[in-house]
Amino acid sequence: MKSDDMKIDKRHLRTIRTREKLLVAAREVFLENDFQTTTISQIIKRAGVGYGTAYVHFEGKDELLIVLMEDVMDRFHQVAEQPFEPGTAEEAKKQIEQQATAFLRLAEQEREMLRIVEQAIGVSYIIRAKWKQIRERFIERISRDVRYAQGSGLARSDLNPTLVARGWFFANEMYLFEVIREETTASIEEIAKTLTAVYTTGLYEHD
Amino acid sequence: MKSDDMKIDKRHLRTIRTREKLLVAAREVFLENDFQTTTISQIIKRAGVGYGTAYVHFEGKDELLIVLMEDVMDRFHQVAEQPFEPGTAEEAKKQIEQQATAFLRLAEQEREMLRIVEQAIGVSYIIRAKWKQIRERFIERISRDVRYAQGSGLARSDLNPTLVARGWFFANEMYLFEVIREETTASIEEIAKTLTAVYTTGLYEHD
DNA sequence: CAAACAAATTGACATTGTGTCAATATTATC
DNA sequence: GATAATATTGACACAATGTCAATTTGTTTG
Repeated sequence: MKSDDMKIDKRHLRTIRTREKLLVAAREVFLENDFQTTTISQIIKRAGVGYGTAYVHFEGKDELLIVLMEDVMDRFHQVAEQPFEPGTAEEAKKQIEQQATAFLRLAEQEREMLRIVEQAIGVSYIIRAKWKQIRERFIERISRDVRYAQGSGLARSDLNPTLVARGWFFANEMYLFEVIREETTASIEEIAKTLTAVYTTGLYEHD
Repeated sequence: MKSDDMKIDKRHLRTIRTREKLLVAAREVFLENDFQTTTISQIIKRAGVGYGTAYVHFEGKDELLIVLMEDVMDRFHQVAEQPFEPGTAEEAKKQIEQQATAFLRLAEQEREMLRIVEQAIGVSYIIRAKWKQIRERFIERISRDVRYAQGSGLARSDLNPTLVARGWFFANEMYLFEVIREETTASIEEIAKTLTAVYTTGLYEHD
């Protein structure tokens, strides 16, 4: 029994090690360069394995990155699933701003990996699809929140919740990429505050 | 004099013709396929010219598309430059909704070309930069409008106009791409109406 | 108008990267 | 220790790019 497992493990171990070596190398090479300019040759060289080996373990560059993305994805999903049950409009506003901040902060923390992901989104169909998953999960979640706020009389009911949710998420997403590219001058707090203010109470004065 | 010009023209004419043949062919091939899968070989074959010729006239696929983009770009710039001088918040709202509608309608009209452009944005640095130009022009324009509305007391003054403008444009831009991909279920009118409503007066009730 | 010149066109070539697969090396089983 | 199963490998075929010396086409000049 024990020796049986050991033997199976020994063989699997090599596989796992090789896979791991490839992932470590891939992360390094991706981060040192771009997604586009990174080649399989660079990765296998760094990993110290043969060329064909990469294709035994992964379908190509794309899949390598997808596996590397997984941790980051999980963290995004966590942010998406934060509870939202405000009693008043003020509370809602506060919670929304907090979530926007958390979203942008995550971008800041995972900047390096997300820089690569953004590049890959442009090039790789499969990674674009993966990102879309995250997006749709957020949007679905936000739609629920909008419906909740409408149901409890906090939010106006004349607007399609899904359309509202998409618009709100899109603004946040684009700022996310600006944060990743370090293109933004304002602080995350100010961005979140501004977006939330417009989203919840609008830009124009009302009496 | 006349014959002089004629002779110069005759030589130039060949160049112009070749260039034109390449552009026509490129448009066709791009539209029949994707940006990524389109190759120079396909284009020159369609244009009926030699391989090297393409590189004499254009630096590569990217530049070919940039030239093809120009018309569409111009139309976007036109939309961006529509006047905005509302007297009341109601008027402002109306004008903003109109511009959002015009923006999305343009996407619908130029869908085919913009589909290629979107793909190219992901792959090509230079085309990404070109798109960024359009974006910044819009954002700058919107920032001015926000400042105007703030100055005339129509809009709240406690928010950074540029941050607001970016957020607003981002939401519109993402919907633009959804329209291009024909991924949206709602009509352009409803999208514009919803985005504008949230942007101008906010999602939450106020007394 | 024909020789010399200038400009535009061409396709073969070197280069770079991908993905596949038959051969080889390693590990497990009998 | 022989055999079978599995993992690894790098050489190869293929696809696309961008370059450049040679060729073709058009212009000028004596």
